Amino acid sequence: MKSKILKYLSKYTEITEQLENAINESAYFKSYKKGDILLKEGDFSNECYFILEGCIRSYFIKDGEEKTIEFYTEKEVVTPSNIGKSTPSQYFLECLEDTVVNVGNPALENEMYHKYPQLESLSRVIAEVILTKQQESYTAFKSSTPEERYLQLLKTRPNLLQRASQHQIASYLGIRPESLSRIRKRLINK
Amino acid sequence: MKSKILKYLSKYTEITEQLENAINESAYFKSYKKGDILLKEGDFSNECYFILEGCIRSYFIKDGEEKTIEFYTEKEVVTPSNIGKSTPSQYFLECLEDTVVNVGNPALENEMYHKYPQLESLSRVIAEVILTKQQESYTAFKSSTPEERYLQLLKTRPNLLQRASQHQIASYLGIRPESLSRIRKRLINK
DNA sequence: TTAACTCGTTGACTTAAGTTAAGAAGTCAA
DNA sequence: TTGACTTCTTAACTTAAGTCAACGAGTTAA
Repeated sequence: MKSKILKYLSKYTEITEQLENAINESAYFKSYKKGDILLKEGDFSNECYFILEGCIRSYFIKDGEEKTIEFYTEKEVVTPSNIGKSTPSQYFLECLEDTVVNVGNPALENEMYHKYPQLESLSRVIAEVILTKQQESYTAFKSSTPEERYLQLLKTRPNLLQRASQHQIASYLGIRPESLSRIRKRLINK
Repeated sequence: MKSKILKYLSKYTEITEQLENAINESAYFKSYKKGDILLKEGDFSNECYFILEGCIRSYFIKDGEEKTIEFYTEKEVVTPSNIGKSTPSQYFLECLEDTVVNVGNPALENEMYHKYPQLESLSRVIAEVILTKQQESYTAFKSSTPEERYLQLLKTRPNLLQRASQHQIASYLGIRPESLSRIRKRLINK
């Protein structure tokens, strides 16, 4: 399992033996069952997660409805936005499937950053890469119709449609479940 | 002018005297006129900008139309997503007003990071903060109607409406200029 | 001084998403 | 096994955004 993280990190930089040992030593895993809630609205958070297996969904509640923010799957990092802060979470994290994660926490990370400056450099690079991807995805969303967004999702993350329910996908696409159902019907008849 | 950058950075960490000197020494400014293009689609980029005065708009062209990605104003950082890479830019950067910026480049930054690891740590923190803000803004966009988005913009960045034209604002909100005009009319009559 | 543009607005019409309600199929637990 | 849920679909209707076209006001350039 450990090797998955190293493989992920090695996409961005060369991993020295020393760093590899450090990461392996500090590795800490957790397993969750489908439906488990990792974080609730109002909770404080002191953990982030690297997903080894499974799927996590972030969502919040508006007008009594769950609005899906993001789906995270294997080899993705979930960082609660209030991690290490004294502010309550605005959203929930839920496992859509049985999920195995590597758990990190700010104290350990800061210690590691101090010991291995290379690791902090890596974190900066990864944060910047994720930021760029996020910007691109936001931009594409803005300039697309709901139908185009759905087609884009089909193309880029087809397995999400097996892993999440349609009303979760719909709110992720910024539309109502009925509209998604109609879009699917429309596309079949094309 | 230099003090603006230091003030910006000091929101995130304590600036040592040594670091202050380094930043002041490496500071490099440029001035642009309204309408100047800093980056074109297809260009390579080797510069990022901290805005001291003025306003920069990023946009791309889709179906022959300019789609505004983002507006950047005083005390914000503009980092072309292809900076330091050998990939061409997907978008344009244009000054909406006469603009004064502090210019950075990857080579200098890496040198600075090497000399002052504290600075790289700072960059990581800032990248993470911007990432969180971006996520929040993306999420709010998804779960809002065009009218709600416009009202939100009015509330959070009212001066943008003076600085950018309505069709630029419209594409930033993901709608057509005619729709923005109607939304404004609707709101006046409320 | 025109002529050509851009910008914002408006109107008429089309299209599709939102809303409300209902029903069929599947799941789960008492 | 039954009853309570959830999920997805469908239908009828409402609402608002997209499209296309036109117009006035302001700007720019020949």
